Amino acid sequence: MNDSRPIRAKSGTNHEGTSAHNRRVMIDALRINGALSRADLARATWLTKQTVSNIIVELEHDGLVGPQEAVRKGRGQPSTPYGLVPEGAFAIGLQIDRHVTRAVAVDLVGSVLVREEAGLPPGGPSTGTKVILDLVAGVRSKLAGVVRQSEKRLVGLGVAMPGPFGVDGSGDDPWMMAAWQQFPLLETLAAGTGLDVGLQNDAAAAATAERMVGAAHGLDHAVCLFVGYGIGAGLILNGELYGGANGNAGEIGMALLFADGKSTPLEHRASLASLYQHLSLDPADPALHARIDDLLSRNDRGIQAWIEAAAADLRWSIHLIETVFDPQTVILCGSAPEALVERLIAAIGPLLPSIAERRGRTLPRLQPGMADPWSVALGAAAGPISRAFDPRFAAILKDSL
Amino acid sequence: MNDSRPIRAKSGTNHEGTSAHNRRVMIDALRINGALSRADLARATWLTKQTVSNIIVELEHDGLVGPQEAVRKGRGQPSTPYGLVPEGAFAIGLQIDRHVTRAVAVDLVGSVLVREEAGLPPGGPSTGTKVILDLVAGVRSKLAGVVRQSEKRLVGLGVAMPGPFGVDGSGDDPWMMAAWQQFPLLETLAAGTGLDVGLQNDAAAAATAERMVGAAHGLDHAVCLFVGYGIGAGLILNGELYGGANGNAGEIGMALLFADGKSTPLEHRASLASLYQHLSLDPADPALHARIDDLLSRNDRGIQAWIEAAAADLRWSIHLIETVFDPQTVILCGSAPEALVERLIAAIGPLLPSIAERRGRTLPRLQPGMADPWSVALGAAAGPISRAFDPRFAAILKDSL
DNA sequence: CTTATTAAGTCAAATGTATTGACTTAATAG
DNA sequence: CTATTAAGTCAATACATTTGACTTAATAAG
Repeated sequence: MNDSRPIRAKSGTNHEGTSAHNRRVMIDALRINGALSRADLARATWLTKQTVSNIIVELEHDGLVGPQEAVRKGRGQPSTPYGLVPEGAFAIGLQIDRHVTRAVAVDLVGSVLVREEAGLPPGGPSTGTKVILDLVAGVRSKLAGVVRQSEKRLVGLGVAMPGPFGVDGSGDDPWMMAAWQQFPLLETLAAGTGLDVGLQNDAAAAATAERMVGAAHGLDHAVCLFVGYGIGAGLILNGELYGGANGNAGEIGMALLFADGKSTPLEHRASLASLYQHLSLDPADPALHARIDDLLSRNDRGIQAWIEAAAADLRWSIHLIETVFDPQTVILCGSAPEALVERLIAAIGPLLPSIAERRGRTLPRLQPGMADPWSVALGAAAGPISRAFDPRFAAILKDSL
Repeated sequence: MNDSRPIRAKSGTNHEGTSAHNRRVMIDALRINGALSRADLARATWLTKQTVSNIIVELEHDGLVGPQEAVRKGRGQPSTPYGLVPEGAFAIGLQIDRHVTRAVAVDLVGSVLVREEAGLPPGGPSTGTKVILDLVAGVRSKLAGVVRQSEKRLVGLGVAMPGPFGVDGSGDDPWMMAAWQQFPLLETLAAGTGLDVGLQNDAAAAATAERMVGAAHGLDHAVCLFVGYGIGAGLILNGELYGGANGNAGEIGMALLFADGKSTPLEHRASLASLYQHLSLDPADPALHARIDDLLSRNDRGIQAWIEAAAADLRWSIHLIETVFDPQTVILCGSAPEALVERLIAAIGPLLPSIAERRGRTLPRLQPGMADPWSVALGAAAGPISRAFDPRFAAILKDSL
């Protein structure tokens, strides 16, 4: 008689969900358009003037938005634009990479206020956890020194590290990131910091950053192709980061290419790891970026050869991304020297034909994104901000508390 | 002073949006789990018993759900399960293919009640429009003969045809589907039928069908690889069909493969069109499927060779889909003879390694889906049903009326 | 300079949904 | 036979948006 297979259903919603959504819509509108009057917000969101006024009062009370000077524009009472208050919220972003870990503190509009990095000793979580917790604590206290009350307005800690997560036999990475995969990182960090902790792979983090302050700002369908030690794609679909069933969507580094009868993961051909190997560079060298910049400026043959080979693979990856996702634009970014990304983009063009070729395009098919060692940490921090303030289906539902 | 670049913002929501969502959640829960008591619904949806009762009263009044016999299960008052009423809603689905057009009428639970097909004369829309409108009218009147009041409960007309839509230079298809692309089909059909009309490519339609009554039932992350005259992928992401920025997401037929230094669209190698060409079959032959079944049963060498070549490309496509989307499962379906799909699946296995290999998998990585000439028309009809009754973010918003 | 017009924004009452807590109904366990 | 458990209802309440009238403050027109 115990017929208890669990019942699967989506969550319902109620007034609080409605209100939460409308607040997020306001914040989103101000983020995309800059400061807006309440009348403009009402028109844009389909809500009534009264509702908008009520919500703005609340948001102002919460310190998230503030009025600017009244604007006269033609007849009628001047409007009072409201804009986001950068100090309205903060988040900590943490990047855990192979040899280094970086932490940043960002505010509501995505400005980086504090940044710190530390070398990550080999040995995995056993030795690394303390380094990381100290780094986060350091950034936090520095932030508290820069702005008062920052602790109260801290919405969470976002972590970015190379994926994929939870996959069998991902131990073929010679580096010991595998050890981190086993380790209960989120729980440890949550316990050690008292913050809400979220996890993304680094391509997803890069995409989150591009959406908040970069080339994907205001876009609902964009793919960030991220060239780092590995390679991955961060997916913005329907205005939200898409993670797939297990958070591993976009992990294209493991995609197998077939050429000359052999199969190779994309990662082995188009990633900084492959560049380092190609040029016999030491990934742990602190002057790595300077060294690469030097090679680029000297038009070194070795790096040029790598760029051309990688560009061919990237050209095809972009073609596939366009074909599969039909995005508004593709953004090429990376934790690589900016000059390298520029050279890659130059070498990639012209793009392969695809469904992205359509009349009335306004955005370029391929755009450069951030190429900055700190962009992943920024994206990691953007995660909690986005989760707390961007309109999302899940935020309406009762089971999101 | 005219600073009027348009303001971009997402729509807000209100009580009606809440209510609409909760109704959809109920219907969805009953679709996935079968009949449920109001108490079960309340627990599963996080709503209160009272709210669920109120909504069920409304849905029953609207003829969408109905009570079943009370069930005693242990102590306490017996529960009254409510289930979907199949006759609660209907939709017409229309498939426009190269040589043929098919129309079906389906009910709320996805049962096909009426089906009719007609040959599509060459000449494109100028001659085809009348054939199509007659076919739809025929199905509609047959439906009215089978169930009373069907017209009142008709939620729309869903159209499926080969994509992609609105792309430059899609005229390299020798067949004249291009002419259909230019034609204002939706407007013509809306005017000619008085129904709401929606459009999908045929892979998306197949995915919609699989989600309503097939292998993707109850799944929120699934990809349907659809082998038809062309090849495409229908994407179920976050429980909704994903169309991309322009409705062309998943149009992988145009994906270029590189082998032997040449590039070929996937469609030229793994699609029925390629099979027909390989075997010199006439795509317009009405006995095509029987002929293929015959070749299969005779283990014909030519078809065997095609199967092995196509399977290699499909194996790699599935690998790529798993890598990029991280779905719960991949479904292989098609408007091909069922035996052919079975043989393809057999020839595809074993799958390439990918991030889909993880501990705790419950679903197979690859599953067979519908292989039925009518599945696209069914999916076309499932479109309006899904749009009307499935929980979706857009359905909450004010700008969805 | 005066008046009409336009637009932003507020006020107070009304509306629509979900929630709350007490209550009723109806079964089984002991 | 009684206690217990669970489904479901009733009536009042809470919460967020909406409505329509009103106020404020500017420019345009005569």
